[in-house]
Amino acid sequence: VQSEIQTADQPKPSFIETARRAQIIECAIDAIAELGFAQASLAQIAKRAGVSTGVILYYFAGKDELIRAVAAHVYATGEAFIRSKAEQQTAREVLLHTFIAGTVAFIAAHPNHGHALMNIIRSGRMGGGAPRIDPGLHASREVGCAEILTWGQRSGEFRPFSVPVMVVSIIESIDAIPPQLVRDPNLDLDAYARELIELFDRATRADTPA
Amino acid sequence: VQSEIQTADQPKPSFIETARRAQIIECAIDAIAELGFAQASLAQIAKRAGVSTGVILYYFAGKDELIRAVAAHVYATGEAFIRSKAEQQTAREVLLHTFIAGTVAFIAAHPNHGHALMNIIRSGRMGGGAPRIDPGLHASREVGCAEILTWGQRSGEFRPFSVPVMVVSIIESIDAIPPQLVRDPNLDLDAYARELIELFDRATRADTPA
Amino acid sequence: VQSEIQTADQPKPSFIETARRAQIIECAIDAIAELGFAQASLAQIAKRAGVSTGVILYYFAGKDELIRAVAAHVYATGEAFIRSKAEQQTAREVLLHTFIAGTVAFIAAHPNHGHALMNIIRSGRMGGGAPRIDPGLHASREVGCAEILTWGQRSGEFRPFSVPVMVVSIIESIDAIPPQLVRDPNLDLDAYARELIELFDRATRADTPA
Amino acid sequence: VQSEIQTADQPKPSFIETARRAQIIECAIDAIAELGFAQASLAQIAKRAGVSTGVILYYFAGKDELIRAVAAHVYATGEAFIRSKAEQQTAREVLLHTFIAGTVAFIAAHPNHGHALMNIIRSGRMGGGAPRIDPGLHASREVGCAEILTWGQRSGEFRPFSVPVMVVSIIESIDAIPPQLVRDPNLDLDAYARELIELFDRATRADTPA
DNA sequence: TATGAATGAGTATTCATTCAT
DNA sequence: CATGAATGAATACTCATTCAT
Repeated sequence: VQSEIQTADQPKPSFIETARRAQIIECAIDAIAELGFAQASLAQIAKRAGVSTGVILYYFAGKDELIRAVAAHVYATGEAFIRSKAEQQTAREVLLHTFIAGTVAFIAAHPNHGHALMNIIRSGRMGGGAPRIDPGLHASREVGCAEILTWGQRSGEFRPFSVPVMVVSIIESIDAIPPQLVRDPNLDLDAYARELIELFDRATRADTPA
Repeated sequence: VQSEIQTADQPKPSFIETARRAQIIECAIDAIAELGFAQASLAQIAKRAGVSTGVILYYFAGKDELIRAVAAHVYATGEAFIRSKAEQQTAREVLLHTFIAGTVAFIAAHPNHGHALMNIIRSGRMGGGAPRIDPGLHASREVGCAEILTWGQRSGEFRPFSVPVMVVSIIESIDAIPPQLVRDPNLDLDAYARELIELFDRATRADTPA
Repeated sequence: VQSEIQTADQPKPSFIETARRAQIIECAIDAIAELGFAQASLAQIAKRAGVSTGVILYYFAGKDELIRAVAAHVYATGEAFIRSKAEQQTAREVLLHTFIAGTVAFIAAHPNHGHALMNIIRSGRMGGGAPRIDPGLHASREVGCAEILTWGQRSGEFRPFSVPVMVVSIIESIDAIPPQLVRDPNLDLDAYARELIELFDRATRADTPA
Repeated sequence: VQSEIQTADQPKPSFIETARRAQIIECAIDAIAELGFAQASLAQIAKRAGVSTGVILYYFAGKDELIRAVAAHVYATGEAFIRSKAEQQTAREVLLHTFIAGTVAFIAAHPNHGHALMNIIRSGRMGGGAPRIDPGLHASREVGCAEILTWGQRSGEFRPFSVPVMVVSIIESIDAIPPQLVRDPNLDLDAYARELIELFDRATRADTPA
């Protein structure tokens, strides 16, 4: 189907191009996760990929585009991962459980992805003050979480609370995991997820009438 | 007390040295908060202080030490700020309220301090992989929070939960505020604090028997 | 005639080779005229030709040879253009008029050719200090102009003057047109040519005896 | 007098700063004259000055500013040189003679200055299309020449002609000298100046009535 | 023939740091 | 104490060129 909407301006990427871009993105993720965003220079990324820095700039218009591609890739794989787990759920409470458990499971499955993304997001804005990645990516995650909360409040399962504050607390509590995982690779993420689910279940649920 | 542990190698700092170090630290905080950690070069910090970069390196062994001093200063002033509010409290529940409200109040009173510290912490590790600031600083804050939670669990006011997980969630939920405050300076921090208190009150308190 | 001096090492160029070289040269002219010599990279030229940069280096030994070919092409077409106008003229004075008017007419007919050539010539020497184009090309143009002047001096139509100085002044005065044409595409080139003819007519003609 | 208008924002440049800037400008002139504008990298200029490239960027905000400073310096010294010769002249015809002779004399006195400036001017526009040097510099020279011609036309000494065309022809005829001087350092510039004066004297002067 | 992939030398620029004064 | 001068390593990026396919 994708080939049907090809245009002359954007020819179908070759196999090798797709593979190289994927390889470079993976190496960038590793470099950022291990060295931190500031130290992850093109030279470092190229070294991990076993190529010259020119290759990176051959496949990406610049470092900015590479970083955006990395973020988009992590968000896309993460969203697909979580969505595949969430599809069969309906109850609001269970939806929130699935959101938390799914995100933590994604971090467990791809620890560098989560850590790299956190490094990118938390490294601040670019020189001009522009965000380093498409704000829509992050927003879509927050919106997904916010919708769950709003639905729950409407249905009466959740108590009244400020949705934006709760969204930030949930996401930040989850996003704090990757750095901890670096310090202690044996961290029990299943237990961590259960703790967070219990925490935010109690924080959100409506008071049961006597 | 500090002078009591002076040695011949570390003579008592002169008044001017103390003043200069404080001035430079304040300017570094402003620079980091306004420009972001990556853009806060020594030249920028020096410009704000109205001195040459050499002065900074005269009073600090290097940029790393300056950053560590900045972090230590923010932690110290923050701890003093919060501790002064917490001293008269005794009830565990109220202690947690005070911890949250006090930290938020500190952010409100010194927005640049909080923002700069977050920028430093979230900018990742140094070249060699070493943490950019003394881990003990962050630890002492976590320990303070952990003690509150542990006491509450012992007294039965708090339900059983993983203290480390709860500590991280509380602290991260608070530390998410400074970046939001930059985006929206009119953010209602009192309301934000109340939301967090309610959130973590419900998340931590023991189930009341029927 | 060119095929008569073919050797085994330089087989007769195929039709496609001739066409490709011509196409690439035209695209190079456009790129140089529009972007300036410094910005006219092989990639830019290739993009305009709709081919890969490898094609250019398949037909030209390197960028230097391409540039030389561009200059040779512009000189050749320009000389043919002017010569076709000058053939029927005989009077020395009229010959000079034709040289000026013809060159300006060539610029008007092929503005990119003139502008590109000026960009090449005026971009200075190559890395080693060698001229970027065959000095003979420029020389042949100067010789053509010089012959006109010398003939006129011999016949007494022209006053005595330094032929090299006059040649340079005439040619530079004409070659100043393409950059002006870029700034103001509506420049009246007929009027410009008339001004130059009047200028150099007065500058060259012999004093009429009382 | 200059110190009287000093402000706090632009402190008086130190002796060493003035000297270094002058030295770097001279080395840049030499590099551009000898290597051509495109090959005159900061590294080349720094090598000639016997310093690291960092020094150049310590005294100039960037390469662009250095180039502008070079152009401004050449224009300023050239204008002062010519103006000092022209001050006592009054007759329009003699003024034009002085303009030509003075400019040629400046080229003779500082061959690299003229050649470097020509290289800069003729190297085209910058990446974005912006002119590489302040257009006002070049304009002021053209305006000076144009005023001479206009005055002469008003007084009747000069015939009617297009002043802009004549200005360009005069200036281009003079500016063609530096490249010739590189090829033949023994070029007789006095004779060259006399030829140009005679040329443009005849080209501009009014017809004498019978 | 022609392409796309890859390289390596070269570009300007930033910045922490050193040091003589 | 403090400055301004200078350095050198690192940064992202450009581009002509080579080569296997």
